Amino acid sequence: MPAPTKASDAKAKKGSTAAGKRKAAGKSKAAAKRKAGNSKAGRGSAKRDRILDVAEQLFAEHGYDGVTLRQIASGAKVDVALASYHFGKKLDLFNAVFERRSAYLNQARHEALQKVREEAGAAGPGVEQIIEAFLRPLELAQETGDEGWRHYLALVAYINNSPYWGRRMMSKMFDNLVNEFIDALRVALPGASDTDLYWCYHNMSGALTLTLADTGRIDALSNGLCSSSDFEAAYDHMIPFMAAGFRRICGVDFAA
Amino acid sequence: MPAPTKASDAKAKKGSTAAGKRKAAGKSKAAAKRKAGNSKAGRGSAKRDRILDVAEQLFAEHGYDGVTLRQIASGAKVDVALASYHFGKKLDLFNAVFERRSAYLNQARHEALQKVREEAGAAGPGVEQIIEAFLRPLELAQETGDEGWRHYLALVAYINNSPYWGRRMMSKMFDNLVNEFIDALRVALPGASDTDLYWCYHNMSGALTLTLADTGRIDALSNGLCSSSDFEAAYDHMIPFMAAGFRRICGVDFAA
DNA sequence: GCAGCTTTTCAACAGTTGTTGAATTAGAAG
DNA sequence: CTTCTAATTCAACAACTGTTGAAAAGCTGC
Repeated sequence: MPAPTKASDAKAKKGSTAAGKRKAAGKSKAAAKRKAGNSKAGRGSAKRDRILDVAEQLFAEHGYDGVTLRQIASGAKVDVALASYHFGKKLDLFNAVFERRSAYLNQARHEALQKVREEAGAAGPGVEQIIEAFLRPLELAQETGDEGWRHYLALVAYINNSPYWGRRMMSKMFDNLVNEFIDALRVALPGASDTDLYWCYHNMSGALTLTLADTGRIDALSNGLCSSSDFEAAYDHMIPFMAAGFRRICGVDFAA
Repeated sequence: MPAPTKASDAKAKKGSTAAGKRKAAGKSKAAAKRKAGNSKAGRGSAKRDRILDVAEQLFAEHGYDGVTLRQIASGAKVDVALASYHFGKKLDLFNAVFERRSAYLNQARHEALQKVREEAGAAGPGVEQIIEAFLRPLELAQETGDEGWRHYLALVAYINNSPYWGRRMMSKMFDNLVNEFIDALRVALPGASDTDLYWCYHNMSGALTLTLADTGRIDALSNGLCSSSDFEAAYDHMIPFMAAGFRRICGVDFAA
């Protein structure tokens, strides 16, 4: 795990805000909050979460610069200053949104890969199984019924496709997991060159990114035949599609 | 061809700006400029073009809201007011940047498709040939040596992946061309359902979008083994990859 | 060199932005 | 009830935003 972000460290003038205090005292507030329960003390934390929820949705739709703190506060029915109090700078809020769900998501995908690894014998899982483990956990938006997941994944798509944000935020957050999957694919596709493997992953990542962005373009293009928010249909088509692509590029078909 | 954008039609208060005049008088300025040559009168048009060039690059990297008119003017070594004079509102400048190269690009890709259609017999071109015609013209950035093309394509990627802009700008600009290619693919893949065809196109479009975005992510992920700005390598891998995916989803392999 | 344009700059505007210090509220602990 | 602390709001700031009207500069045709 990488160290927490150093953004705006040297500032923290007087440590009067919660964000400032957190840098110094770890998770003092959050811990106290969890202990306090939820009867009426919990509403404070509820406002904090509402800020994250609204920021998540707005950042995903309009990008970092397309959203103002006042829009977020307004959506969360909260004063503007509260966002600064809880998270510090706008950039820190952005990072907080991005990091909030990343650990859970990474673990879900990691476990999915572990599962197909265990189910497969010594030969290891096939290409389809690996790709399925890579994609299916992303349906947790539909499974959990939490709309926030849909917004979060759209935010990841925004970041991954952005030259500016992609470079700074994707690697430290997802490289470990991605390399796990590429390692598995290297085993499933013996003889494949790393160059070919990475280009194939690039293709899959791009298709996935556009899916997660949920732009509604395929809806318009297909006259409503397809729906960009139907992740299940998307993955149903993506898994065999990508598997065939990997096999075509990365060598001969062993073990159908 | 769709009608020109109606954005900010009803405004145009007094028509004192060039942008206002253009709405009324068509391309009065531009036409006069082309006639005037380039010795010294051409420098006026040169500033206009520089604004478009810088806007193109900055919009592609930071998005619409991530760029200010002053940044654009500064990059073009021009006063802020000049952008408004030439293009009107910021949104009109954004549209002008997006539309500047679209006709040329669409025709290049259309002709590439026509060419493989003529070269193929009555059976029509194969999947690989169609996809190649779809992708290769996008290398014109390298061919022409005009860096602007690279920025423009990154801008298209930004727009295509954006829930907000994608819906408004992609369809009217690219649907005609895309449907041409899908029609060709429908012939090359007899028996394929439209649903499958559109999902396959969605996959290809996503991979292409991430390629055009040129985020440098694959460079970091592969430790420099692959370069995201190497479009030729990207298409070399994409064409067979996508062709295999289309065939896997859209039915049996006829005519290898 | 002067009149008539187009192009370009200057200067300023009203509105919005992120941020912060002080004041207010609420809940817990004593 | 009092005290303490965390959560929340209020009010205000300086900086920046897109936009525009007026002035200046450039160029063309006379």
